[in-house]
Amino acid sequence: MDAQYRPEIIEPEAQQHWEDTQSFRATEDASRPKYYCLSMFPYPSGKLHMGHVRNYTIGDVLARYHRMKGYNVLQPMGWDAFGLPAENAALANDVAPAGWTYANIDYMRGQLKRLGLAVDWSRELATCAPNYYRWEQWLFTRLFERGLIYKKMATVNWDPVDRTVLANEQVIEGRGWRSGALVEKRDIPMYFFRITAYADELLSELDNLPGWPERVKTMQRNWIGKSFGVEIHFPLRKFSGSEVLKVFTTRADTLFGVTYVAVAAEHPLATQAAATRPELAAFIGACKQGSVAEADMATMEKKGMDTGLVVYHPLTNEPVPVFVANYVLMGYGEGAVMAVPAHDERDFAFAGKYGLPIRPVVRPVDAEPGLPLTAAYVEPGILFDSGDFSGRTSQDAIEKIALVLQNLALGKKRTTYRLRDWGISRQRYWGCPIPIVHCSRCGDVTVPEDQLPVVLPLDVKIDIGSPIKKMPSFYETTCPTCGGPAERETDTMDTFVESSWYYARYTCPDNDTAMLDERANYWLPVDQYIGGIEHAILHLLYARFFHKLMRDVDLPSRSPGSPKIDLAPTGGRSDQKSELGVKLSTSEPFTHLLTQGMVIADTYYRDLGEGRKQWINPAEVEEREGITVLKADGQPVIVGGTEKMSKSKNNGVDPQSLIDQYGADTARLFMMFAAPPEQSLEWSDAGVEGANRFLRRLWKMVYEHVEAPSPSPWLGEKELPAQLRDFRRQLHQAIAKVSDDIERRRQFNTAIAANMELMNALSRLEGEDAPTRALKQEALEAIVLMLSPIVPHICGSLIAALRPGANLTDAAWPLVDESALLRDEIELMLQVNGKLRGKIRVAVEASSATIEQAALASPDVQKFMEGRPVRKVVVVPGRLINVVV
RNA sequence: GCCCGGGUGGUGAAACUGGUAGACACAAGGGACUUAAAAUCCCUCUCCAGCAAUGGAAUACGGGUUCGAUUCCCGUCCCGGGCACCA
Repeated sequence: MDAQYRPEIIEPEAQQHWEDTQSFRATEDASRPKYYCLSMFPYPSGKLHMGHVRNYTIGDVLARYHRMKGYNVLQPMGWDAFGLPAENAALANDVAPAGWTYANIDYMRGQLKRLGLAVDWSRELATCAPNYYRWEQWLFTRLFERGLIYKKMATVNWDPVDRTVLANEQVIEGRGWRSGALVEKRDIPMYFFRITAYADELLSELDNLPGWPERVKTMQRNWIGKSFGVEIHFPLRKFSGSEVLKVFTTRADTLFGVTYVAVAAEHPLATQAAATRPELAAFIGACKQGSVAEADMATMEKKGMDTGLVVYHPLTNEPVPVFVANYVLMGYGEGAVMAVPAHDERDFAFAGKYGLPIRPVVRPVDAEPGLPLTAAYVEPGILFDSGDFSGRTSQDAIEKIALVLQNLALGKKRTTYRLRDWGISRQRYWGCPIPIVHCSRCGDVTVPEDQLPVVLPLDVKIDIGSPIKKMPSFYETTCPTCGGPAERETDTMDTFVESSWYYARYTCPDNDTAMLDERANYWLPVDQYIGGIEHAILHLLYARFFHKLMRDVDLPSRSPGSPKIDLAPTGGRSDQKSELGVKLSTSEPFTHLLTQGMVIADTYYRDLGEGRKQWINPAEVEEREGITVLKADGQPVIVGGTEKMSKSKNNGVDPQSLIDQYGADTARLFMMFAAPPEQSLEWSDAGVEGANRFLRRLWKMVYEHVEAPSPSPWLGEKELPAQLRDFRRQLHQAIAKVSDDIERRRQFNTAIAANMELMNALSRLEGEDAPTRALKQEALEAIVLMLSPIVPHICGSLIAALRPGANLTDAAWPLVDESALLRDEIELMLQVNGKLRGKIRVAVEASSATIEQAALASPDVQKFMEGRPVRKVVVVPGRLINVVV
């Protein structure tokens, strides 16, 4: 054994060994429990950043731990390879998106391998490859035919100068990021996944996911936003229900407090009124300025204008003015809301601004309404000034009002969802082409299966706008139905579509005749999914939706003449079924979810004017005399917030130099030790030295142990002396703790700390006699095995030194010896009035009464009782005694 | 603005189910070894008072529940994530 810890030698050797022996190749095996461990695949942005190191180390620790526990482990890796940054890079550097993407994949694959992940690389996939997105297009055609995809108009950000659609991210302070032009809203046709058809199931099945963090389930519940309310119709003419304005409200009890209704700028009533009133038309035009992002809509100044139109209250027939308001969204609900300033904060503010009446109709259950209202009273309560409904509770009134409205045919109870259908059309190039042909005679026709995939042309010149929209060789085609001239759809799909089913494709990435085969139902669901908390809603909801689609929609491939593939491990069964593909047999994709906290770093930028910023990497700045400056020119930079490491803010820290200098094990150890996985982590490389020092110490300890002359082996014939018994108890307590930390608590920092403590105790153990050596051997083996999921390279070398001939890849996790945990005395804390005053040692089996007596007799307690009588004694078994005086 | 988290020494953090606040590290200071340096090893290290024994205070801030609160409840401030076209 080498006396020195040399990661630069042992790490490449270990990685080469894993590759040569295909150590992490996963095959279906019915005889062992399976464990599918998946980390969210990376976008190939160019280089790994610290968030990746954190994510993939967590996944690798769990995968390796379960392998040691005897599971058949699958841990795959791939690339979320379509997306906007490739187009941005193409514009900036004049390279084709495909070339840029594949070059990044090659570089980052090397970096991932250098991290030493126990990944089955034979299953690697990239979503931009036709053999992947082909099946996405294929599923699209099936869903389209079944009505689960449909087309409708939707609002996008439009840059009037660049004449292009902008992502929300590309709109900065209301202006296009490149042109600086004021952004407008524009309606265009788009394809939508009917995710709302699954809203109820997506909501209710959250209750069947005990392995998900509560906060993620809460976020998804709120996002789906199921609410029970009443649809209310306001007649456009007095005493006539033939033409109505529909609104939806969860607060029908406040109906008598309505003092106006507000409609969206695009609402037909607004359009109608604007025809004769130029100032209103101008206002509606102004409403169309700005981005479509909800955060922008919600924070902008609430503005409105009277249309001059009135509708009539469905119960009182009083006229109610109709306003156009910029905060009402056409795409949500009916595009109109009833406004009750007395009982809604937003309406209260709006009414104050435009001098609209405020009419309170609900008071607190146990108080008079504090009139006049100084703020909206938004809680439920008791109705007043509400006709026949006065005196009823809010809950009761909602029911009765709904019933009366229903009898008048002016309303009905309705359940609504905040969740909207998922618009997936993108007016971009670098994405999966939507497999639709537009025919002037047949309408929208899906591309037949034998013509799939619709391949995205790669040899393109990128400037502003999608090149395939200007490429007749791509879009000119014939109609699959009538054979006449037709045009291909040139929009591509949202990249969230690819990431919604990749986890399933990993189970059978080599199948070129079907989207999925039996192997999917062997491996799925994913047992452990690991990824950033930023994906808590969108990605995870879409993936859950897709899993249900793949469960419900028939997936067989009927390509004539497609070659049969043999899935049976024994090679015996190659009937027709194996060629057909399978439906998924489960309803949820991810059994356990670990949401990693973000790795965040400071951001720095320089203002380029018109809202444009040049983001500067933290590595390029330094502090000089208290001012943050760019190293290159010494001029100051602006310090932005601390945000998640991202390409767009250029605040990612490249782990490569860390790995080059200290090795992958140090990087992995340091990352796991810095904070628990779910907590966000502000990046700082202070402490890397300490992690490296620990590994050197571990190496040295094993080296000194195995190189020491060995006395005759101890066979455990005598009882250990007390000191060794104490140490052995500590050892087995540590094994129990580390197992629990990794398996249940998912807290690796404390698992590492427990091993550090154990090593500190071990280094204090003197002597080279047979029992001491045997115990040292036992402890070192346990420590090396317990650390091996975190630092696999060094532990591979160390276990081979400790157990000649042993190999880490088939080593088992150490077992707790329960008999070593027994002890006969414990220490209890003594409190007087809740303050710590001393401690006593008592026998393990001592009764509460004995303990109480011992505590009261203790001088530490006596001193602080100051002669006062005992009011109460609280004995917490195994912990403490609190004397209350 | 709305939804979801978080806030503990100089720093990263620990305290798992309401029961010893600061484990384990980093940094810093002191010492040993060395011709010297690096490496390594040992010691100190929340704040205040005190020579010390010890006492008091302290888990963002203000309140509450409890014998006992970092932990539960209410309010405030600050930081992070998401808000449907970044991924």
